[in-house]
Amino acid sequence: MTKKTAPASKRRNIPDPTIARLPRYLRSFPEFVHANRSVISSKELAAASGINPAQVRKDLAYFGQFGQRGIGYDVKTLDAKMREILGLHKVWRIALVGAGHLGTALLQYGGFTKAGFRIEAAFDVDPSKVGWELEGVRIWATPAIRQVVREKKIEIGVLAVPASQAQRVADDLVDAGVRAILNFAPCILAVPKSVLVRGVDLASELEHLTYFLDKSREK
Amino acid sequence: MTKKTAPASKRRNIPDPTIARLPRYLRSFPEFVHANRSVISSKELAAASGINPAQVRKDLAYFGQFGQRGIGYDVKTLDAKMREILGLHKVWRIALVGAGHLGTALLQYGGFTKAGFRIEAAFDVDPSKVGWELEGVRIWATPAIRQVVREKKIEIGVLAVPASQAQRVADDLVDAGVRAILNFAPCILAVPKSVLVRGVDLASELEHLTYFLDKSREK
DNA sequence: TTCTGTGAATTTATTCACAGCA
DNA sequence: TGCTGTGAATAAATTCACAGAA
Repeated sequence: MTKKTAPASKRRNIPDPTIARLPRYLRSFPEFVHANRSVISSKELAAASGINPAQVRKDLAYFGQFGQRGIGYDVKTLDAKMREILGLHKVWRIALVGAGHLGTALLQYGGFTKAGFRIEAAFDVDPSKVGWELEGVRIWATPAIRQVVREKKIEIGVLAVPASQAQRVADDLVDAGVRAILNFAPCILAVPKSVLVRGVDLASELEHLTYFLDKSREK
Repeated sequence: MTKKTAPASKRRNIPDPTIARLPRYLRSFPEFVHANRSVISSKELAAASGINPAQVRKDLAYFGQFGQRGIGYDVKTLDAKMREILGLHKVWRIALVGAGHLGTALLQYGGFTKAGFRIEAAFDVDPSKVGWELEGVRIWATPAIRQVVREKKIEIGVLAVPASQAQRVADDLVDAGVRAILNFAPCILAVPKSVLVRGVDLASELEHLTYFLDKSREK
């Protein structure tokens, strides 16, 4: 039953696109479970996630030999392995800064709790929100970031504030010991190299679409 | 003053990563304008957007010769060119499906109107929301999608609904003639090849971060 | 000189194609 | 036979390095 895991020497330098695809695989498993498919082929997994089958096999093989030749991959095993690889075997403590509509949407978003994330505290500048709870999460005043993040040993900060405030908040989060930031503000954050940042820019995504829409009109 | 634009023959097959970087460049221009810098070098633009200078030059050169050797790039010209390339010279008509917190956040998000997007209609299943306006946008019942999208000649659909409803809504949008969809639901949509889809999955972004956080702990 | 634009070199990612195992 | 795992081939993206214009 126990499957080989790739040795540490081999596990290095996994391509970033591979990492980015793992969540996609993860998201397609429930569909197979629901259809009572306990074993699936790379072809099926590929079809379900819109990726080339060879790519799927290569991606998975970076982390070990999870499949059985001639048979396929055990969905449950694969699901567990993917979660482990993505670091989802532990619960990550998150601070949400900005309890506006976007922040509230993130608090409500079931995907987080399910996937092993716990929003430990929320912060907002609006005094009328401070002290209240939203989805069971206490809202603090923004200046409390340093203290609360430190006390609760929060590891990841999620920024749902206007761009004008983003850098200042990021500085506080970094100062309080956060190791990664997910930034929804449309700006580039300056942080120490040891802190990871991923930006999600909603307008950029639309602009990417309009590039192709406009281009296809030309033809 | 008029600069050469790359001939159509040369403009083909622009790498996708290049397209994805254009919005980043676009976002850094106001900073230069604010600092009264009318001309900038690829090095400065690179620093401001966290990209290699050679990459910046190559990206820009795909679309024509916008710079002046020995001098740099005129910020205003570059801004106008980037917008044109991304198709932002026209106003794109958008339908927002799902007027919950995420939907409301998108309606409030100033970046859209500023960048040349207009949300023409919003849709929600909640009868208590239907008929009202949110940020000046009328909310319709979900079954009205086909009619309203067609009438208003809406080109892009933004999905801010639960994953369980996403495919059904996408079908309606496609049926009503939408040419692109921005999907915030954590699922993969099946649409005709002629329709563009971009997915923004909030949990995936966090999972990407935790992969690296967990990995760095190992060392 | 400075800084762009761009071929060439390099690095990285994807896809092919098949050996090897169930 | 069917399907994985993987080296080899291919394709794509990035970076180098320098010719050429201001």
